[in-house]
Amino acid sequence: MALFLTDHLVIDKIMSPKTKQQYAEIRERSRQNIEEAALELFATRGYAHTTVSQIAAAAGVSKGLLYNYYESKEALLHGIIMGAIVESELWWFEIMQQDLPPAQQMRLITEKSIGVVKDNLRHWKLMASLAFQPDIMQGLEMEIMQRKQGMIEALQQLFERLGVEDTLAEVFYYSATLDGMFMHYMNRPEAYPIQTMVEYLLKRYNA
Amino acid sequence: MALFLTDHLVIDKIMSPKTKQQYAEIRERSRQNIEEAALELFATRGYAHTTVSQIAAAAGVSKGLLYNYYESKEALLHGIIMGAIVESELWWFEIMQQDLPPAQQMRLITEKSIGVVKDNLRHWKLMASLAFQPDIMQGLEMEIMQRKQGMIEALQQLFERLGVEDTLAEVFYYSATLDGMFMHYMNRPEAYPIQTMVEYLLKRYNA
Amino acid sequence: MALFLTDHLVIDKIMSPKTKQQYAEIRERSRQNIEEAALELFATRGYAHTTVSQIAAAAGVSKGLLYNYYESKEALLHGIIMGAIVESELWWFEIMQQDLPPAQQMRLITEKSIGVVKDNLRHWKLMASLAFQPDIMQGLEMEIMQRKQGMIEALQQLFERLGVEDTLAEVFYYSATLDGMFMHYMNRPEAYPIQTMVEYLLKRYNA
Amino acid sequence: MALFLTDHLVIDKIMSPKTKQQYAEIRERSRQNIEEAALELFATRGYAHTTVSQIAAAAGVSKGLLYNYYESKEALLHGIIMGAIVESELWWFEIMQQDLPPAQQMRLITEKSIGVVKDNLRHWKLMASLAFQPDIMQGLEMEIMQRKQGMIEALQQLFERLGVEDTLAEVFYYSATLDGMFMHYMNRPEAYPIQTMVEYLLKRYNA
DNA sequence: GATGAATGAGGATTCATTCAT
DNA sequence: TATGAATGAATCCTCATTCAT
Repeated sequence: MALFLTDHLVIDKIMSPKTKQQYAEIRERSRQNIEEAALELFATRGYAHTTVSQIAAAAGVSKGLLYNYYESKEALLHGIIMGAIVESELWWFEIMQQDLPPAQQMRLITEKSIGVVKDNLRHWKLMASLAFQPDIMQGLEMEIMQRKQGMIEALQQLFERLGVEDTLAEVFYYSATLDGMFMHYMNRPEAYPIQTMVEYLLKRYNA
Repeated sequence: MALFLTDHLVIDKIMSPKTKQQYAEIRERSRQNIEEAALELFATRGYAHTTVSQIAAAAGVSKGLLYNYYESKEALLHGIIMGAIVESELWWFEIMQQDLPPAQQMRLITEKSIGVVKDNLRHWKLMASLAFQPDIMQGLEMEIMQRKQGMIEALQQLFERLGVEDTLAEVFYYSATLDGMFMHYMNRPEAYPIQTMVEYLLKRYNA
Repeated sequence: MALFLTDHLVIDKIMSPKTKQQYAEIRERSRQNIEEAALELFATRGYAHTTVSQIAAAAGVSKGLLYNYYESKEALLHGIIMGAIVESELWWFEIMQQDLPPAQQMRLITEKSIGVVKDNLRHWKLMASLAFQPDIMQGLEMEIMQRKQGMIEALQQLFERLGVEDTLAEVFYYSATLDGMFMHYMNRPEAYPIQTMVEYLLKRYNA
Repeated sequence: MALFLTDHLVIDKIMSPKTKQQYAEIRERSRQNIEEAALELFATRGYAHTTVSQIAAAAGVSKGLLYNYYESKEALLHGIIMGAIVESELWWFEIMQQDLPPAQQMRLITEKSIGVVKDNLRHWKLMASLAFQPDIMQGLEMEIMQRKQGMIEALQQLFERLGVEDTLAEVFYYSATLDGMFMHYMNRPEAYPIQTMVEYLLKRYNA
């Protein structure tokens, strides 16, 4: 009888059973691993050319586990994309909500944008490639558009403070130019004078 | 004398069912069909999601014939891409080589660019999506870069005539802005005020 | 103490559906199935005329599984060939390393060779057919030649003990004759007097 | 009217119409071309890996013409094989029917065999590879066996004259040994001491 | 006799996903 | 939670053969 009393201890020792929180941490870490591995692979080989097996191997988990966390390869991609967007919004709105002179804010938000792209080049290359693949973006468009709307409005307010007349048109111009620069920079990061280009853009706003 | 007019018929009948030229024409027509069908499908469904069977069916030919003309699905894509690039260069350089006041030339080349994108929206959406898929562009990068070089130099000369100081930087700025506008326009053609945007850009050059 | 005997069960249940060893066994069994089915089919229909689907069906597995184990149809063939060679070497060298009078050893190794061919006729027919298909043997030639070298040397030692002068030439003669007999025997097993033929050959060595 | 009278002359000039004999010569030459090209390709790449297109290209004719001459790829192969066999029989029986001392005849026929294999190595490699591919040889086996029968009988008579007791067994032994030597020689022509080997064999008959 | 465009059935291979344990 | 063997539909590609001219 006595032996059975210690069962749970033995199991403890073997399984090292986790508290709820520990499990949550494990989950979180596994998801991180998987998303990072997937991002790396998607960015370098392309989404279509990356297999789930490769992702699982790179993340150090089994294929089965991957499907515990994500419904499908596409769901994993969507997770990565939305994660990137949410993360971007965090710092973006944080800057936009600071109480600063408009020109300074303009410079700040623009330079921060560049810094982020520079620091996560593969990341953003992937985002760019996906933006033009409608088959893949299906189902995300609505949410992305809504989130963009918030950024547009915030930018409009900034342009208003800068004395711009047609603030919406200016948002269009500003973001087209910035995105165009990013595109070119991402294509040849070692050769593109992104810093100079940004100065060209900021001069428009005396920032 | 008149007899000789029918020589080729006689030869046809005896030597060969069709002359070389006839064969060449047949080939050319088939290639046209295939490339057009493929372009349409690639642009709407994406390259990865388009099957060779679909292309063949859409072109009204057999799968086998497609492989008579193109080594692989990827070779077909490359054919389409290079075809589009070559075609673009035709009108682009044609305008650039005209003898016009620089501001007018600036406006002409810019508006023509927009017109072309507008008129071949699917086409250019595809090109944009591919530009960011390194796995697909492999093998074309060299040739594309070389062709770009020619355009850069021509643009530099135009900016020189416009009195711009750093002509290379201006080429970078101009093309980033234009490409950014195209990107946004292609994403939401019905909503993007491409015409206004271009005026914003041209104002920079008093064009 | 006794509790620890069940440790692996606990671990099984929690950590993993099957132990590494169980997986290894499953893999081994599947590979066996596949190789046997493939050998049978290759031998009867020929390599080129056997489809991967047929092999999978005959082995009772899916096509996909086959490609989990072998990179390609050709890799499967190579696996079978090398397996056969390795297996042959086992008994061959086992006999050659016995401490026996040379004439008796000669008889033993020769008769065993015949026995093996007789017992695995299809097997060896396939090997014979492949030996002359350079396109198929590519990549195996080096390894096979190296293995042959070991057999040649062992045979030379045996001929030395038999008092043969030019041992290398004798190896060539002996193996040519034996192989020739096998060829003919395999072509018409029911009609070829393989036993008599071997006696003819052995008489040469008074074995 | 008069014009039509010269039609045939014009046509003459253009078509250079051929006499029956000329046509036959053209046919013969084309067939030669095709068979030679096919033999070369079959021998180096293997039958299965050689395409009809490759053969046609190598022979300098169109695929269509090839099918004018041969019903199928397999029929072409059969044509080559039977051609080789018939040609072999020519010289073989020619020697065997000479009125010579048996030992000399033995040497003659054996050395000629070697010479032929040496001079048409690719040719005979192909024959060897095919001999073990039952799927390919189907339909030829009967004819080949019949022809072999004639050779066996001729050899038996020679062995009889040489004083051999069991002439049939000797035929088996002789041909197995010779074929085995050929096999090995064909595998490594540069390394195999075929001449020495033949002397070993001929010594058996004091030839 | 001669051509080569066109066909399409057939085959190798890939890979997202499932599931028993 | 975790594993990886197993599946099979999907897809690219090949190539012997036909046929209109």
